[in-house]
Amino acid sequence: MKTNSNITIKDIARMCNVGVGTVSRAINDDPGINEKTKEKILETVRKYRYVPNTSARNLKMTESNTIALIVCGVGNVFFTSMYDDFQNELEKNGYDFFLDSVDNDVNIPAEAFRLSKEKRLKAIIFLGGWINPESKSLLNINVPFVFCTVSQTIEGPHPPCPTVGINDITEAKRMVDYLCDMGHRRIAIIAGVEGDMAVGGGRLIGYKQSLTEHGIEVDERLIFHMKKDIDEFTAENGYAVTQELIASGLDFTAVFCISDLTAMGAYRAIYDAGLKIPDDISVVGFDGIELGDYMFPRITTMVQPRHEMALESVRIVSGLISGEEDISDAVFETELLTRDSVRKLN
Amino acid sequence: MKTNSNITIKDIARMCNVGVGTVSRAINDDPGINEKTKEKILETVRKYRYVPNTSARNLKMTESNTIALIVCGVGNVFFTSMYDDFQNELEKNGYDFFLDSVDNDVNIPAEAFRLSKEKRLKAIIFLGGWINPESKSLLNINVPFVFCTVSQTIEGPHPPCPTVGINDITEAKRMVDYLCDMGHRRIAIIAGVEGDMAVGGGRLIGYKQSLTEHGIEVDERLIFHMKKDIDEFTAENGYAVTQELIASGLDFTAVFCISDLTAMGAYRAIYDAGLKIPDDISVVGFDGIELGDYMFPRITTMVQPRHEMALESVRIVSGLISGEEDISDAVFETELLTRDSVRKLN
DNA sequence: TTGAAAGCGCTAACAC
DNA sequence: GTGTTAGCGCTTTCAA
Repeated sequence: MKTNSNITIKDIARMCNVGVGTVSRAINDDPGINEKTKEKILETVRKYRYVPNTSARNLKMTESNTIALIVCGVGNVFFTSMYDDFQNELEKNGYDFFLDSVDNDVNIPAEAFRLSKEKRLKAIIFLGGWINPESKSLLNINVPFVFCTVSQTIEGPHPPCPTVGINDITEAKRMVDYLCDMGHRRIAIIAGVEGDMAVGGGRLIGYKQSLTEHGIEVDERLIFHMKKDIDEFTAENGYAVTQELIASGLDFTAVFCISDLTAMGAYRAIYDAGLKIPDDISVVGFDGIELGDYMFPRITTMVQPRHEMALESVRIVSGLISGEEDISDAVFETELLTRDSVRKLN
Repeated sequence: MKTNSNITIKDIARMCNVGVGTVSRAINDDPGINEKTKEKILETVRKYRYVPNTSARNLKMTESNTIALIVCGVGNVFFTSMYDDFQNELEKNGYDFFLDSVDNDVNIPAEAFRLSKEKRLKAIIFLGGWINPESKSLLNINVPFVFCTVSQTIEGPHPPCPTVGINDITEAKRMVDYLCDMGHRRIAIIAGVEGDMAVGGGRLIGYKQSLTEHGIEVDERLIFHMKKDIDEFTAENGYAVTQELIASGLDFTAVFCISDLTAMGAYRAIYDAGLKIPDDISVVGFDGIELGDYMFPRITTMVQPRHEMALESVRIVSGLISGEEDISDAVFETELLTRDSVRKLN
């Protein structure tokens, strides 16, 4: 039997012979209320399955205790493992958690602004996507926020908020340093899409820097970009590009894939060509996702401290909320995880 | 320069010397409004970065055009690839799309009810999680809804809505049939957690049915359950359980993993034990995620037609919205994808 | 401890 | 075409 679904606080009040204010107090655990009255009201609430209207509540309330995680690319495996971290840490700090997924093509700052008003947010954590640090909408958001692993334009302007992430240039350089140390000199790279000035661009720079420092001339022909018509950073893209790399007939002994998923695609392409990893070609990835441990051979990679990055993001917004000034960016280091996909030359 | 972020429709009206109604018409593309006035208003709106308050709007509006996708387990790789399908198809049909992530432990029907009121939803599509089909809250939701790939209790009561999915029993049986056809008789299974009456339970039943039909006695010792202290259906869980399977010293030639991710974990355990796939042990997965194609050897699996399932879900809610009656469940068949992880015996 | 009433920002019905 | 106004359902003073 279908009960009427449009019960309001008024209905409950009428049924209990009390005022709406009393009902409000009851459902919100307000201290100044008679236990008896409260119990009676809550019983009616349960009986009629009354659920307060969030819009009305948000509209009226001057503030909430909610911190939103606005993520661009919800499906990204790199992010998914962080959701729990954010949620747990936020709730441990007494905040409510709200996950909001934005599309790549929407105006992220505008959406953030809208959401901050709608939900009376206490703060915002941005995860993923590219946000123009000079966006005027960003200035409009009047709650504290932080960028977590949000790629920024290389050496571009700083956003009006703290950031949490890694130095893509430095860390990519360390990865390539390792390859060089292992004796490789003909190192190809599967970089981001052409013109990428964010994550992909930074890692490409690091790649070049490392080679140069090791006295290896950068061979532009060994630089391959992901295809624009396939989702970036996917195994599928890595597969397609690596096939081209192999078909090029160029001489190389190692491939630096700028993400682990890309490396997984590279694995398949190399295997399909009848070659062996790491015997014929060494492959490294980046990010340190769990799945890399289940590949054959295990992918050598740079592990981003995702857990710590999530925690630090929460710490920063908490500080921001309590008025702390001078909060600086948190730049994390990645950890070189040498597994089995690199062969030592000579 | 920070503009005041609390501009309301009133402020815009005052600045433009018009009534709030006119502003409302302008920002909502109402037909009956002078183009000049509209332009002037929209300019002011842009200038002051005014964004309508969604709560107020939702509170007032009698209906929206939004269909929500309520997903339990946002990070589940099986679901992530469906988001785009839902979004595209929904928008193609003129609906607005809203993705809502719910935690495993929340009361999904109650959250759905709340959301339906808050956003004045047109309909709801549930994806993932376990929903008690007899939940009273479900009856409370007064907008059409559909269960997509939501596991239900085996042979339990039917939910008060159409469902879209596969028959776990039948399809799992087909998978095991294939193993039997390939000459395997000692087949182990990595099933869901103990007592799973949903997806895992159904697939386990299919496994037993197949064996029985092939005149193979079910050896309970070969039935392994995923560990409760590790996330279900993950590679990590598959790894741990398969290690136990191998350590058991039992004789078996094939393993049926009830998900591809589980199979990836099994791969690693088998490899670690110095065994080869499929030479020593054959492994099959289930679901048909892309990543299975990047493993060595490629995982033989049953592919769920996720794309079609998403489309059908949208078709069903559309029908429900336009008052169609007699909409029956959509039961899809999976496709056996024979890749390279099974060896033919004899 | 409680009820009455104001009003959050917006849309829609009604008047002009 | 446009302004005015009545609520949408709720929280929160302010009195009682």
